[in-house]
Formats: sequence, C-alpha cells, structure tokens
Amino acid sequence: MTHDLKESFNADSPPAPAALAAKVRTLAPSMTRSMQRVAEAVAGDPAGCAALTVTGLAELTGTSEATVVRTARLLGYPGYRDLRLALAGLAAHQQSGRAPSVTADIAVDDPIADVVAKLAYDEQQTLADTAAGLDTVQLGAAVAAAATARRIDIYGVGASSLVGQDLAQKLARIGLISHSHTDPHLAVTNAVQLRSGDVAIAITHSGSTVDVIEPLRVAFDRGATTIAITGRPDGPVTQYADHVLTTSTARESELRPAAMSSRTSQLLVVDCLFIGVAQRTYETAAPALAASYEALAHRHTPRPR
Amino acid sequence: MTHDLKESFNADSPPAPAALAAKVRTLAPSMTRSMQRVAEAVAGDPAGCAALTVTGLAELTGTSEATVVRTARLLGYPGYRDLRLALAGLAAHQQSGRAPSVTADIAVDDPIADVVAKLAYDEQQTLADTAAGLDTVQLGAAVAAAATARRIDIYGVGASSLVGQDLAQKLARIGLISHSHTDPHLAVTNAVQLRSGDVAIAITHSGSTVDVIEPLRVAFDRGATTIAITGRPDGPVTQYADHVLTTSTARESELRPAAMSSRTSQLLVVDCLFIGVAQRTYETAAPALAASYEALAHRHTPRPR
DNA sequence: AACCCGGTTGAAAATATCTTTCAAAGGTGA
DNA sequence: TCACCTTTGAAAGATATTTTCAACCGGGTT
Repeated sequence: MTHDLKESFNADSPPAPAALAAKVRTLAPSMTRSMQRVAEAVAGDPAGCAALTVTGLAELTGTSEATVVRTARLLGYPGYRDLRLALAGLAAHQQSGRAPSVTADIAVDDPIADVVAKLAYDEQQTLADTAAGLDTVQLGAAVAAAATARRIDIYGVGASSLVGQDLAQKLARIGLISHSHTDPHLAVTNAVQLRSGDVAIAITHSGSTVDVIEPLRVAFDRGATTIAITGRPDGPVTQYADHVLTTSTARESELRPAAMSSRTSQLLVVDCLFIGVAQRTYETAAPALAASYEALAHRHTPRPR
Repeated sequence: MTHDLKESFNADSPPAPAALAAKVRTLAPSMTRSMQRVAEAVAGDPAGCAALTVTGLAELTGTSEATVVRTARLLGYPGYRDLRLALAGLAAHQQSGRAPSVTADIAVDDPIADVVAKLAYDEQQTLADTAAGLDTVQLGAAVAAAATARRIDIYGVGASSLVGQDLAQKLARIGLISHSHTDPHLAVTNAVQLRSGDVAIAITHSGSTVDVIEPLRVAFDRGATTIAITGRPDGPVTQYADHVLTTSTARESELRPAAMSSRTSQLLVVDCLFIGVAQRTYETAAPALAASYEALAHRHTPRPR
C-alpha cells in the first residue's frame, strides 16, 4: 500500500528536463541525509556528475551505490542511468544560458541596489522553476473542476491567505462564486456545506498546516473536488487532494524568508489557474471583466490635471 | 592562429559538443556501410537514439553492438556510453532553441502549457523591468524612514490591499508596528493620528485611487513621512508623497488584467523595502524572525511522511 | 573457375556498470 | 533500557557495454 503510494508520487512527475534543480529543492525535505548529499552534488554540478558512474558518484558523496540509485528514483527517474542522461542534457542547457553573478545570498551589508538585483533575480528564478515543475495535467484537471464549480472555497493562513484572497478576488471578477477563508473555524464550518460539484482549494507551502488541512479534509469527505497548492507534494495535505499543484521551494537565507519565494510561486500557480478558468468560461468571463473595470473607474480621480 | 585547434583535430580526442551532425557528414565517406547506417540514425534523431541502449540502436539500424561501438569511437568518443551522453546533451540543446513564441498574448484557445509558459515569462519580464526602473535613492530614503518609524501605516484597496497586507505581515515579523488599512474611512481616521516620525505608505497602481490618496494626504498634512508605490509617477498620489517608488506597467490583454503584473511589480518593491528595513534593524530583526518561525512550528502536523 | 587476402561484420565471451537484496547500524518513542 | 522502525551500504544479481575472434564478403590473381 505505502509502496504503491510512493510509486505513484514518483511517477506523476515524468523525467524532468531542466526543472531538476527545482525538483531537488522541492524534494530535499523528504530525503534522508545521505540522499540529500547526493542530490546536492547533482544539483550543484550537473556536468561533473554526468561524467561519473554510480560508483564514482557514490564515492564522491561518501555514500553507496544503493543510495545514489535511490536518489535517482526519488527524483523521478527509473534509475541512475536515466538521471545521468538528464544531467548531461541539463549541463548542455546551462552551457548556453549565461549564469549571472547575482546568485549570492543577500547579506546584511549589501547596498540597496544589490538587494534589488538579487531579489529580482531570485524571484525570476522561482518563477522559472515553478513553471518548469508545474504538472499541466493536474493543472488542467483543476481548471476544469473550478470552471464548472457551483462554488469555490479557498483555505490559506498566514502569507498563503493573501494568495487565497488574490485568487478569490480574481475569480469574483469573472463572475464565479468564490470565497477565501482565513479563520480556521469558519473555514471548517463552511466546508461542511460543500458537496459534489463544489471545489475546495488549500494553499499551504509546508503542506502540513493543520488549519488548512482540516477544512480541506472536511470538503473532501463531503464529496467536493479538492485541490492542494503546496510546496511539499508528499505532505499530509495531499492526502485529501484530488489534484496537487506543486510550487517551487527556493533556497532561503536569514534575511530572505522562505515565505517570499513561496508566495511568488503560489501566485504564479494561482494566476495560471485563473487564466485557465477564464478561458473556459470566456463567454461570461470577458463581459464580467469589462464590467468590473468600468465599475471601478469612478474610484479614481478624473484626470492627472 | 585564431582558428580553433580543438575543432581542427576533432577526430582525435575531444568529445564533440553540438557539432555532431557536421562531424557525421565529414566522416561519412570514411565509414563502412553499416557504420553509416548507425551514424545516420544518430544524426537524424539524437533525442530518440539517446533513449536507446547499444543493443537497441544495433537492432534499430539492423547492425550489431560492435558496429555501434565502432561508430561511436570513430565519432571521437571513448565508447557508446559517452556518445549517448553527448546525444542527450545535444537533444536538450536543440530543445532550448525553440521558445520565442511565448511573447505573444495569451489567447482564449491557448493550451494550458502555453498559458503557464507565457505567464511565467511575462512576470519575469515585469520583475526585470521593475528592478531596472526602481530608483535606489528613493528606495534608500524610504527604507531609512521606515526603519526608524514609530509606526507604519499602509493604504491600499483592491488588489493593492493584498500587497499592503503582505508588507504589514512581514514588518510585523521583524517587530515593527505596522498596519495595513483597507477601509477608506478607517484609514483616514487612523491617518489623523500620525505625526512626524511616523511613516505612511500608499499603494496604488493607477496613482489616482481616491480611497488611497485621501489618507496619504492626511498623513502628509500631519507631518508623517509619506511614501507612494505607484505605476504612475505623474499621478495625483505623488503630490503628497515624500518618496515615490515606481512600479512597472506591463502590457495587458483581455484575459490578462493589468492587476496581475502590477501586483508582481508591487510585491518586488515591497520586498526590497522590507529587506532594506530588515538590514537596518538587523539587531532586532534577526531574533524576531527566528522567534516567529519557532512560534509557528506547532501549527504544522508533526510528521510529514 | 578456384583461390587468396585485406577489410568488414556480428555472435558470444569478458568486463564494466547498474540494480536489488538483506542484514547491520542508527535513531526514536515507550 | 528495550523494541521497533528507518536508514544505510556490502555484496549478490541483472544489464549494458566492450572486446574478441571467427565467419563472411568482394575483388583481384592464377
């Protein structure tokens, strides 16, 4: 049983081409120590690792062949051989794209201009990783469910609540009935009302925020279609999710909390979800968008005289 | 002597990068019949061949393993294994050469994968534009004011309110007193309380949202340091702003409302502001960040696996 | 035509590489 | 502390690659 589950988790993400570094970061928390060492080596020097045999890589990382193979499996490849091929591809890919020098962590004494550059670069990277790692099949399924939903409930607390509100705002603009819940009690209270044909969306970076999992579980039990937007596709929240949308996990530093890049990543996913829904409900979405724009016009001062 | 030595001696030791097709053509005449068949297959479909084992390629070309290895040697690789790695790299390289179509607008009938790519690309572009257009002097001044402020009030409505909340959340995490106001009446009511040494931040993409301008004006009149984060540096809001931080305005389409990219841009500015403040208040910010992280830990379920 | 000979080819053995198994080491909670 | 579960690597087992070597082919000579 557990074995089957693991298998399906690995299988749902087909051999990644360029999203490897992102995937390593996403999966790192669920790895054991030695596997992390291997993953680190692989992400750090794809070209170098591509030149190594299992034995070589095992020695380099101070682990065993078995661990190397296990890591390759966790990253979604059938075995080390295939990981190695992907690595070679990645290396070639990196060769063409220039790697800028702003990759360093943000330090306390960085001048403000550096902060801007590094932050912008990091967020761009996060976007690229997220896009590369997003499962379009899952996304498509989520879009289909949301587009035809009777109502859409969204759960998120902390930084994720803002993402939930953003989505709710946008969905409301195209005439869909959606609500973002922040209060865990009210969220559960509302979730009880859901039934088949409704959609519930949980947003949690950690994948293990109880305040968000609980309402999603209730919605799941009531027969609603459930969607999880999380950075931990192996986290508890996915238990109750019909569709899982994975956000990327960027490296964080002391000054740059993880919330920052997870938010960027979540927003991209949410935007994609929104656009997808807008496409499917174009007939009603387009006029609704235009109308909401019109309605807001008088809230602005007439003209910059 | 500018001519590349490596290239002229390519037949010998160095493994070919991407010039494989050319090399095949050059060396074809000196190949035997079955080797030509192998070389042809390899040059014709690098990606496909990279997926095959020696035996597979031998069968595909109707030859033997030995011939495949011989061909690999002739092409300059130590053996088939290395040819295969090069092939994988070549395939990835070719793959990357096609992506200029993402610059187009998002259409109603775009497949979901295109939506993801275009959206990610657009938001990356927005980030780059914002970073390039941000006035670091103004930012520095804003940071200085915020870092020493008695309290920080933030005004934003609609999509911008989420950005304001995001900033308030983060500032709270490093121990600063800040509040994000959404209700225009309450915002004004609170603004009246401000005085010199306080900071007021208005966030509005259009630069002319009355609900946001009004409280900023009040704060300005009361002597607080005022900051405007806007996409229209010539808009009415800047009248009452001591420091103006400009966000970028990306082109929008019917399906992609301006709110999307303005939000991305605003968030980057807000993040920069936050990091800047965190740097200046590092002594208190660092422990506060750590503490808030600790406090949240128990809100997650203990074991993710 | 029959024969020889250098070059070409593939079957199978030899080797290298990858994968699986399994028991010991390490850690965790009762 | 002990029992239990997880993690780990050594070695056995399975595949893939390389090498070996004898058969084969084609053309020129007797």
